[in-house]
Amino acid sequence: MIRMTEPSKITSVPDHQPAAGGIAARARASVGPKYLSGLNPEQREAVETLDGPVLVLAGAGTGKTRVLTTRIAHILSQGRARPAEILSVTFTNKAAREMKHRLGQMLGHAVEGMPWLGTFHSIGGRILRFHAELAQLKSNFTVLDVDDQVRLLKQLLQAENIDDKRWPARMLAGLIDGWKNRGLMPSQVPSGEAAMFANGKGGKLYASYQERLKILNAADFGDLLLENIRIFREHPDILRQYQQRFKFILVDEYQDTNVAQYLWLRLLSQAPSSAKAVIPERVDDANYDAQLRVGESGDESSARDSGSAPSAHPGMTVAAAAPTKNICCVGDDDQSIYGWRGAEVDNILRFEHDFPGAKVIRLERNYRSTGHILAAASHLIAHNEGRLGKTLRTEDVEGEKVTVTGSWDSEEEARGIGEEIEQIQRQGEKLNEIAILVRASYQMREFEDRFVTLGLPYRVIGGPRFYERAEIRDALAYLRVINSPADDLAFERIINTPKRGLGDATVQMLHDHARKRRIPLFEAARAVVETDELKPKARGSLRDLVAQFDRWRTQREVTAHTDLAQIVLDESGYTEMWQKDRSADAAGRLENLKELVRSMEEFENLQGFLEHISLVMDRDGGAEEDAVSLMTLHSAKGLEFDNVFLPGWEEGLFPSQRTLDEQGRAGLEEERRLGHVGLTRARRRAMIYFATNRRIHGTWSTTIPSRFLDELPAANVEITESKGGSAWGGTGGYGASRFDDMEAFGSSYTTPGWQRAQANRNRGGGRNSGGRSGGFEEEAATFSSSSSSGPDFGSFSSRRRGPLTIEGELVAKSTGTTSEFSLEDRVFHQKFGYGRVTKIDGNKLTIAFDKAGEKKVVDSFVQRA
DNA sequence: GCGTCACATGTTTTT
DNA sequence: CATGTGACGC
Repeated sequence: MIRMTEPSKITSVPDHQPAAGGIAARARASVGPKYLSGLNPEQREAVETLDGPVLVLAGAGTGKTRVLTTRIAHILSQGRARPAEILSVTFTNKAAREMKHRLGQMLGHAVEGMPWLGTFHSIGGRILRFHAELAQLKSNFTVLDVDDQVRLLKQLLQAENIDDKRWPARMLAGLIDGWKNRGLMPSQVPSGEAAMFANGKGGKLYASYQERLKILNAADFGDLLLENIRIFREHPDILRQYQQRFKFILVDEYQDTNVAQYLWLRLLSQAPSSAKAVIPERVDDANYDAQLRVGESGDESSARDSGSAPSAHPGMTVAAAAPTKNICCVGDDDQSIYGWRGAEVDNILRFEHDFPGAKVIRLERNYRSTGHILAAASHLIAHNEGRLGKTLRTEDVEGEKVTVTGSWDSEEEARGIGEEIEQIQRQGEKLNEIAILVRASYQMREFEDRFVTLGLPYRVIGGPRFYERAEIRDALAYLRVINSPADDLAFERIINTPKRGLGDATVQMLHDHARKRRIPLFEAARAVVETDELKPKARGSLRDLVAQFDRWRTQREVTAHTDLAQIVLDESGYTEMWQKDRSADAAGRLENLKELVRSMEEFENLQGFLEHISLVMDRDGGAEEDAVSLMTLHSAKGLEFDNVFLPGWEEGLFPSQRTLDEQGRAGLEEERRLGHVGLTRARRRAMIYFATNRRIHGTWSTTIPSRFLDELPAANVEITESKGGSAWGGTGGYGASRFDDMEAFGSSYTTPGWQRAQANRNRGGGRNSGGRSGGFEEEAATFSSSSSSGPDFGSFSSRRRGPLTIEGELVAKSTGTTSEFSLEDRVFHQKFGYGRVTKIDGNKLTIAFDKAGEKKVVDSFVQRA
């Protein structure tokens, strides 16, 4: 039982905050439980408005998480619901953890019982495990990762005799993912779309993929929600059970929800009493316009909401008497940056329409940034059309203006930022309070190189998630095969890792066998080694493997799961494989494997570990060494720093040409939101950079300043000279175009001007048509992606990792002493691998790396090899 | 089955 | 430029 015993105490609200809602509100605001003190009136209203739908539009830095957690505390302390009756969803594990943590602090003890606080996927997965049989699964189903998905799809493509060169499995995976994001089961995919892939086979492939998943007792990420929706629709009694259970629903980052998540929420948020449950049945095409046909089967009675829908949603119908429960969504339409991943900004724009009678509360009081920064961010975002509209305010000082610095090329940009950082550091500030936010991860390289040379500690945030790493997936695959011998995908993954002489031919053979006898791959292997169908070498090696797994399974009964994992990794030769590997990141991989084994301790047994790991595993914070943070704008969402560097504000890069080409105006707006997110990360200083020349794929091209620069308010921005030395005239004069005078940069190009942005408002308008000089035309060509021939699946083409950005937790303590290294020493560097010392200058070494070439490095970055 | 070479292919990435 | 993928030859 959670009860706030703290006697209400009078707490004064900071007096600059006008009490919204008059005297009554003020009276309420000044008394109340302790946890309410310190909230501003809007926050307080968001916390205390418990009944009915509430949308909290929480701008950047306005205390969103605080509102969410306080609201939960309030619900509990008011006795309105028990912990298990509150459904609280976030997008990331990190956010969920953060909420749990803050809630614990607020309530003064750990929150043992908030079983329904988690990510959409973990909660969806949990529900699905309860009712697995209704989705033709067993409750111990495995959750597939992307690799597994692709491998499976490849097999299906092969079976269908489809050229997987022309129609890559990854593309299909992307399509299916997209459909699932939109809540579409195979039968609901608009025929046009289904036909686009592989000459009409797309829909069929999706269907057979789903079938295969059931046979494999597996679900992909999308299924975790989609199958929930299906179950809820087909079994109203079950839905009702959950509706009854969840007295309150809270949603974080609502602007990032996709259609499936939206449907899931809608279903759960209806009051259980409503006899005629409103069941959204299907969402079809119309990319941005989710259509909900409601009513019981066949009942077309669509009580069209007569209200004025914010955005036209043809066919969007909501049953008149669809009482909605206490759902509170928190989000910020101006921070919606995952549209390309299926997020529907419309969900938040449409909230009042979807949840009639909704109360909308705006949090516009920013507690993070200074005046100039906030003004710059606000003006920038004001250029967007599709927004609900908020104006961030601050009580803080004006602070320093946002700076815009031009440099000759990206190298100079990195140099300039490096110097600036050292300057900041000399002023006694922590490197932890400095971040560099880039649009694309390839931009990081230049900074890494520079920082390594300077001996400036940095860390890369983001990058491959822990459980996405090959070594982790391999290790998990071993454990999966032990846990469920029928996990063909896992078995296939590790059958020849490390190399055992079991290649494609063997695997193909096993597949044939398995299919013929309708047995799992592993069992097929067991059977095949008894025959002489394989060559002796392969046969022996496969026999050993089967025997090993049998042994491990026996050991499992008597061994702690962590020990078992260690044994498996050692005996399989997997650890050894990496030990023998001389590449730069092998050591890190071994470290990750250790970390994996360690993390297993938190789970009761192997089964439990495997069920949760794919949903819960993510990078843990790591050491809190004082270091500069380097990350993409996307991964910066939710973070804040005193000093924020924003390099690369150039047309083509930011806004990204590709987004513009593919998403048109919507894409441009999303890019702008990205800029807004970037600026609002800064507490005290925001520094924007652009370079005139940038190396794109090995080749240099000239670039022009981003149109977003022209959209910044002159009054809050200061143009500075690059530390690198370049300067150009007209610094102070803001004209129609402040970046006109680019001659000093050697560019013949004259400024874009944001009129061009307007001129290109239409779809596909990314193409900059207004090139006024030859120079520009050229780069436009360079930037525009070599658009794939064939149908435009571009937005689904995800894959590939960023450039190698090993998380570089680099410790540099430049000692004044002479180096402990001598010429010709063989050394190892975390990032560059092995190399040989060719020159020594104090503690600065020049090293010829085997792979990375010659680099200057501070000696503390390397160790003797 | 495995290693090597030539080639194409380059955003963003919560689960 | 640099990394990952596919085709070939051993």
